[in-house]
Amino acid sequence: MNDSETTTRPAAHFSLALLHAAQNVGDRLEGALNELGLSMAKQSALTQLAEAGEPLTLSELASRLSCVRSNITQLVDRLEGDGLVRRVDDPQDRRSVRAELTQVGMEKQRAGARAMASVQDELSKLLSGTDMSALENALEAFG
Amino acid sequence: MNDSETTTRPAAHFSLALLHAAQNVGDRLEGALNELGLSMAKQSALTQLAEAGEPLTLSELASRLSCVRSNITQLVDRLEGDGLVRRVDDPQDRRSVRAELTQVGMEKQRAGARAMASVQDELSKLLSGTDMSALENALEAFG
DNA sequence: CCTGTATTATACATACATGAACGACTCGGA
DNA sequence: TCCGAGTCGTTCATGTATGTATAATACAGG
Repeated sequence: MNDSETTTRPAAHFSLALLHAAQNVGDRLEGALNELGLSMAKQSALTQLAEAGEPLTLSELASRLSCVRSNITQLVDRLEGDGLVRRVDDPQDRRSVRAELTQVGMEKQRAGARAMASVQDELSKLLSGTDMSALENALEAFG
Repeated sequence: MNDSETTTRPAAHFSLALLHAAQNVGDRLEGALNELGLSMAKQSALTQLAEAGEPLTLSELASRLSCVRSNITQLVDRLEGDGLVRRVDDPQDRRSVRAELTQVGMEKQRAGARAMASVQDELSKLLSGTDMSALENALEAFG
């Protein structure tokens, strides 16, 4: 008589709790980045380019960000519109287009990284040391 | 887009690990629901309606799903297109529109809940009992 | 040299999320 | 009774994500 079997599974779900926690954390990171005119998507792309140290093809960027190429086409459009990145032709393979950080892009990336680190510090205060290491261990199981 | 390493030296950051894990978990849930023609967004809405046991105004649904009203307008459009939900006028307040589950919608919701429970069982095998309880405890800190 | 196959970026349709603006409606006072 | 403030759902613009299709290019083998 009880549909709570199928509608609600109250206690068992670490997976929904995980999604919920991720949403809160994501919102806070997003909020901090928004003040810089950035988003998680933009910051992630800028960071990949900064870490690579050289222009990356859009396919390579898609691969590093674990998303489809058509997404990167649009994201780079927006980053280019913001003046943070520019498209450069690849002389080795004329099918390819590489995304290159501009000076402004490099500076934004660093500002974004600082903003994220600051949010992270703030969040870590919510956890005791033991909870934090338990969390890190448990999350490893999901690759 | 998801992703993993974002900042300059990310290795120790539980928040990015959490986002990454959440993405993996979300993808698996999404994948299971897709086979039923559902998505997380749709299933969440159906479940709120099922749990309520009566038609809800779109504002109430937005509140329960923690999202803005305009999002619900679109989501209910899609659910209505799928025949899972119908809009009914609220006689008490003519500004309001209520979303009501159809028979098919009720059945879909139950099928979706079963699919999600199955994924969850599968995921829980990746964690030891102690890791799982540690994870649940840690996640509580994020509300 | 051609030709088939793979890969590149892009365009397009779609799904899901936000926020701003808007018309319709409710309701507490003046 | 009217009026202003607030709430309702919708529309629109935009950002982020997917998948499909397509044109240009690369490249291996015949």
